[in-house]
Amino acid sequence: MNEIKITLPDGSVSVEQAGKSVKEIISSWNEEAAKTAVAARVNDALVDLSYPIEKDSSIDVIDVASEDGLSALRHSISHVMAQAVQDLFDGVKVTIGPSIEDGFYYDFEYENTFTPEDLDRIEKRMADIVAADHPFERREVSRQDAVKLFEEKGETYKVELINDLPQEVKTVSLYTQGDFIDLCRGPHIPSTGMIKAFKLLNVAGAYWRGDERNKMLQRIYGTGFATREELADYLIMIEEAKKRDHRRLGRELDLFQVNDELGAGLIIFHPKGALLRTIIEDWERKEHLKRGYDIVLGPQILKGDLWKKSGHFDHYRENMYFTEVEDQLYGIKPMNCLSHMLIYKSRIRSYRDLPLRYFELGTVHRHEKTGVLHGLLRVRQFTQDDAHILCTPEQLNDEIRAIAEFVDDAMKIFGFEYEVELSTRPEKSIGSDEDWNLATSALEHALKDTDMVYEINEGDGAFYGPKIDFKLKDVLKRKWQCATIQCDFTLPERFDLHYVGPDGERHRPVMLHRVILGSIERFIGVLIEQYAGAFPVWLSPVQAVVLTVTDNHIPYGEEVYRQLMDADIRVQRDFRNEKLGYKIRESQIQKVPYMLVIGDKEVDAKTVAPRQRDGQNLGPMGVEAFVSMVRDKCEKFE
RNA sequence: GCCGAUGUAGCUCAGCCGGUAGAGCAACUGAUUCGUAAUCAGUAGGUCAGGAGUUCAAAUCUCCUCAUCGGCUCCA
Repeated sequence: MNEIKITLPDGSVSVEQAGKSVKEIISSWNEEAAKTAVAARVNDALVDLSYPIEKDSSIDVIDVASEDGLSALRHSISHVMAQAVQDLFDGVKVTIGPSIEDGFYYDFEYENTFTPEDLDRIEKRMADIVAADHPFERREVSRQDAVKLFEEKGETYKVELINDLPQEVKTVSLYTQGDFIDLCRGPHIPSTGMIKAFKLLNVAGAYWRGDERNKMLQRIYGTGFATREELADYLIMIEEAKKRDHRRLGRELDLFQVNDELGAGLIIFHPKGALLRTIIEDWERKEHLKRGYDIVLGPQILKGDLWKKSGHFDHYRENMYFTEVEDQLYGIKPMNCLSHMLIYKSRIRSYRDLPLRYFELGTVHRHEKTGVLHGLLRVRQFTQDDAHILCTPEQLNDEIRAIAEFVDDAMKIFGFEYEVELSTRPEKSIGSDEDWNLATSALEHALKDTDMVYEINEGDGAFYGPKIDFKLKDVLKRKWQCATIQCDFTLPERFDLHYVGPDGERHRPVMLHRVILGSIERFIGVLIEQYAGAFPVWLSPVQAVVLTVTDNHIPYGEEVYRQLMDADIRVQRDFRNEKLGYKIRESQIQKVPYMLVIGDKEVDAKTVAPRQRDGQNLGPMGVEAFVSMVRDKCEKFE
């Protein structure tokens, strides 16, 4: 027998006999670590614990609590689920079943549909499989043998997967637990008995390989954790997240509605929602003027020919609404850029005029497929905080960096974390390769210059240019695109824009499309969830409520209310003949930051007694003191 | 758009195998005048999403449409 050197996780080196399994080696090194190990990393490759080591190697333990460990566990649970489904239902074909961020899924082809009751049955069968403690056994076979095996089983999707592997792949790995065999890269946990906590969550449709031209499969989502406690916590977290759902809070806080009668994907803002939106828009206007933007306004419908000129008619038509005015085709704008182009073109521009930054809170309409509509987050009419910057190629980098800083400032003020993606040329696009390369590298350089961490999103750019996307996460961890910066060489070309350079010659400006918050509707949706409806004082549509203890206190309550109104505090009054506790409860549920209780003490001392939304009492203070406290918070965006 | 589920009072939900609707909260009215998360009593409120069909009879069964929810695809 050969002896080999194994570098253990703590850096020590152990001499072992070749052919020992990872599990044996870990066990002899640290019994405790072996208990919660689900897989291992040998020379940076993920392997099963049963993996035999034949040569000098270094080993890392993948604990079930680690990210890789948890995903191996969840992936193993998905195999168990597939086994249970095949046991229970005839004619099911398995496809793929990976672990995902919060759990796992498995896609099946099955002539009938899975019901919630079926999920219960599947869970029970899974529990049996777990109890049987089947080991996950790996074996390598030639791809020909694998194809033969899955053909015999009628697993046509697996056959397709193997056939689509690159030519150089000669063997594939199979995992077996009990009588269930699956094509799988692994690694898996040692045996089904290690599964302690799992739950199936829901059934959904999903296209085979994510392509809408393919067959619709049935996807069962589930989750799993190392312990029952963690699973219970997760399920509680899901319930809590539902309470923050902006659609629910939008109704409870009386911010907005969507109405069947009026139309899908169209938002009606109620007084408080409209006020919140106005506060945000006022902030936007101020902030843009401060940063050298000009506020402009364009019309809602523009002639069809203009959309043809811009390329929207050819590349964006299916998302647009059209109307006819006296036999002329008009397009309802899905973007704001065209008016801005025409403003630029309204006179001759010198290089001294650039950059020009046109800002518009522009309301656009886009035809979205019915299935994608979602509260405020995905709608058919929305208002963008849109701007188009026209500049020289030399100014591009500075402009992009300034926008990135603008986004960062805004996100800090509103309290969001975000991720950055650079999206490159899509299949359906216009413009030359040269321009695309120029534009893409301009964006990339600016990102590098600002030290932003970003990912590349291949083929996800707009049809006219590449873009930088900033994505916010909502409470359910769904990512929503808000800010975006798009670099465009094409539209200035199509509209034949130019400026006179220092050389007296005509040159072509470059255009940046950009939004900071993106869609105001979507941003408000994410904002509601972020704060669970308890907006910071500066954003709260109602900042304070004046509450009287009895009717005797109404005259002074009225006086306080008046003073606060005059001081531009967003205040309401509740002078109803109800007990104080009742009125406090209502304002509390409405998440009003301050409740000003007016009783005998306040009337006598000419004070107010603010109670904060968190239950804390600030004690008596003069109205002026309260006003300056609120103003101070607003100035600091608190 | 696709797959599945759902649609009953303002909200949350009950209503079995078909016999023309019910609760709690909210609302309204009255009484109560009260100090930091729910005072008591009474009243009113529904073409059961819309349309068609089956039936003596439909919230309930069938079909179509619309909308919502969970996903997929797409996207600010």
